[in-house]
Amino acid sequence: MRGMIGEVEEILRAHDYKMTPKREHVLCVLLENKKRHLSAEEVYNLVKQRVPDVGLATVYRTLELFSNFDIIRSTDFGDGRKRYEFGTGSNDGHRHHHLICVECGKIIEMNEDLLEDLEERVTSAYDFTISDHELKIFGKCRDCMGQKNK
Amino acid sequence: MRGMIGEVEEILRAHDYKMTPKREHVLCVLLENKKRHLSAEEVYNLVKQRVPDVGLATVYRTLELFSNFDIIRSTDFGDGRKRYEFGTGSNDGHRHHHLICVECGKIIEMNEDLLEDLEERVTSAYDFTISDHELKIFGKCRDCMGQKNK
DNA sequence: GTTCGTGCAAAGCGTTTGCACTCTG
DNA sequence: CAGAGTGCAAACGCTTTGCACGAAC
Repeated sequence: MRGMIGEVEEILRAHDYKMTPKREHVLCVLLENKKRHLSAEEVYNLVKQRVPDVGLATVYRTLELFSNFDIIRSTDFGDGRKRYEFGTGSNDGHRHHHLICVECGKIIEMNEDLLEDLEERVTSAYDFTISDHELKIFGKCRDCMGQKNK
Repeated sequence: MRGMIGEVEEILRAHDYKMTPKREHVLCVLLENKKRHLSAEEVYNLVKQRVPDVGLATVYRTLELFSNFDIIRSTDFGDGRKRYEFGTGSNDGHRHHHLICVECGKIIEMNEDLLEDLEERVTSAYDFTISDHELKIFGKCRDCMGQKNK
């Protein structure tokens, strides 16, 4: 994980940005919460626990910065706010989908390359050069289905 | 298309809502622009051309109303505002996906049931009961690719 | 000593809501 | 005249921005 920070530092430096302590904290919070899909405010609160004098604007600016370099990716799961997570690398980062439970809001991650043949079809049928795709599946998770049946 | 209005009127009436003239105009605008994906404000402007005394709030309320009954569906294509289009019926309305050109913003519609076997896999692998899904594919359309190559 | 990063507060923007008016039945 | 529908303007929630201060090279 130290390595990850160095890696990001490289990317930033390559674009004339610095890895400041606050940016590092934002990164750490994201790294330590890989499983969750934090909103900007949630990131802010977690960073604030370690660095009380951080500002919300800085968090937004940092998230924006990381987004621009595909270090993280933002998605709106339907609650009107952006949520951030690591892009799992800029090459294969786009094959990454979510199951969203409409009952409890849980988000289950799903890595699935089944869309590859769909991609091929689309490319030829529509003359469309795909750079990324995003699949959200809505429904009910096991737990919430269980409750329904009791 | 007259039939469509009657149909919607039925749905509304069944839930104790009325098909007022303004709601009808909103519906008409949506019907006449099926191919486009209008934002609330765009709908508002188009309705205003016919009924100058309409309010933006009414448009929002109407769109919300139609959404609730799955008459229309809203999607965010990444520009931070909701865009509305007809759900093609409440049964099969969810098999409806989009190609979004990141260059010119064009949205190409794509009806594709290739995700069905993916659905089956997900259902069994994750114990997840799917009610809907949404697939957005980002890339460059033919026109924009052409420009790039010239 | 520039330049970049930052905190704070204000502004922005799409959307929602409170309230009073209006229209319909 | 009761109740739903509506216009207007204010409020809202998330995000962005302007500005002045502060840190780093």
